[in-house]
Amino acid sequence: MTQPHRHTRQRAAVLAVLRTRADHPTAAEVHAEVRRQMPRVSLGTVYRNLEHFVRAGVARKLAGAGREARYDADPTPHDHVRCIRCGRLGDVPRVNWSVPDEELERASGFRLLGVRLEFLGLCPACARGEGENRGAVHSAGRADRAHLQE
Amino acid sequence: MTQPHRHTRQRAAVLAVLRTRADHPTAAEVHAEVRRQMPRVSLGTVYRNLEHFVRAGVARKLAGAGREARYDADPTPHDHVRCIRCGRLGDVPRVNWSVPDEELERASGFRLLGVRLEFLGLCPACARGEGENRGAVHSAGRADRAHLQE
DNA sequence: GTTATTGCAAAGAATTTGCATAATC
DNA sequence: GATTATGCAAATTCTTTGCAATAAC
Repeated sequence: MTQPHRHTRQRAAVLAVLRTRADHPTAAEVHAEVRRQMPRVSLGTVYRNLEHFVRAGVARKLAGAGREARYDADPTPHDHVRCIRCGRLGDVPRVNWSVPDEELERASGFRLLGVRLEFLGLCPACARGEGENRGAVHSAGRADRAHLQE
Repeated sequence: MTQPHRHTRQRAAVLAVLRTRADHPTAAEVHAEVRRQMPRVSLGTVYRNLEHFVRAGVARKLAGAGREARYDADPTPHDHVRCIRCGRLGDVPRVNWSVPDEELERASGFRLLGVRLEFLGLCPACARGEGENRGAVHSAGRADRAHLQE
C-alpha cells in the first residue's frame, strides 16, 4: 500500500524550515531558506517534499484565492487570515461554529466532507500602510468589498 | 474617479453567459460558450471582462485551493461547495455563524475585514463514481483528509 | 543492488499584458 | 475624434514532470 520513505537531507531541511518559521512560507520562500544551507537544492525538490509532507498529514497546504500556496506545519487546530494586500498569512484561534450538515447536503446535492475557512484582512504592516506590495491591490471602496467576497 | 465604461457586444455576452449558467463556469468555459455566438472573442477579452465585473461588484470570483477560478453572478448571499474530485462548484445556503471579531483581531494582530467560507465535498456525479476527473485526485484515506484541511 | 529522491531543465496550466486595430462614446 | 476595448500573441507566475545521476535502505 504505502511506499517506504527515505530520509534525505533535503527533506529534513524543508521540514526544519517549515517548523522554524511561524509565517507560513511559500514554496519559493522555503526554497530560498533551504538554499542558504544547501545551495544546490532545486525548487522542484522543495515542491515535491512539501507535497510529501502534506500527503503525510504533517503539513497543511494553504492555497487561497489564486495566490501562491503557503505551507504550515503547525499541527494545532487553527484557522488563518490572509492579508489582502501582501498575501501574508496569520493564525487565528479556531472558531466555534456549528453547521447543520444534513440540511446543507440536501440543499446543495453535494456530499459534504469538510470546510475551508479563511479570514481576509490586513496584516499589521499593511494596516499601517507600510506593507510590501506583493500582489494586485485594488483601489479603495467597491472593489475591495468585491474582493472580500471571494 | 471612476473611468467610463463602454458597452461592447463581448462584454454583454460574457455577462449573459454568467447569468445564464448556474454552475459557476471557469473563464475557459465562459470563453467556449461566448465563442459559439462570436467565434473571434479571445480568452484575454473574457478574462478582462470577468475581472471588470468583479471590480464592478456584479460578479464574484471564486478562486479556491489552486484550481482555476470560477465566476458567479448570483447576487444572493450564499456560500459554495467545491467538489474535491472534479472541481465543480455548488451553492449552499449561507450559514449563520457568529465570530467574535475583536477577540480574533487581538489574537491575530490582523485587521479583519471578511471571511471566505468554502465547503469541500463530492458533487452528485463524483459521489456516484462517474465524475469527470478534471484534477488531481489523491488516493483514498490519509491524503484525502489532508486535502480537506486546506 | 534496488529504488526512492535529487537536480536540472523543460513542460504545463492559468492568467496577464503589450500593442496595433477596431469599436464606442 | 478621443479613448476604451478587442484580438492576437507573447510573457508571467506558480507548479509539475521527465530523465539521467545520486544516495538511502
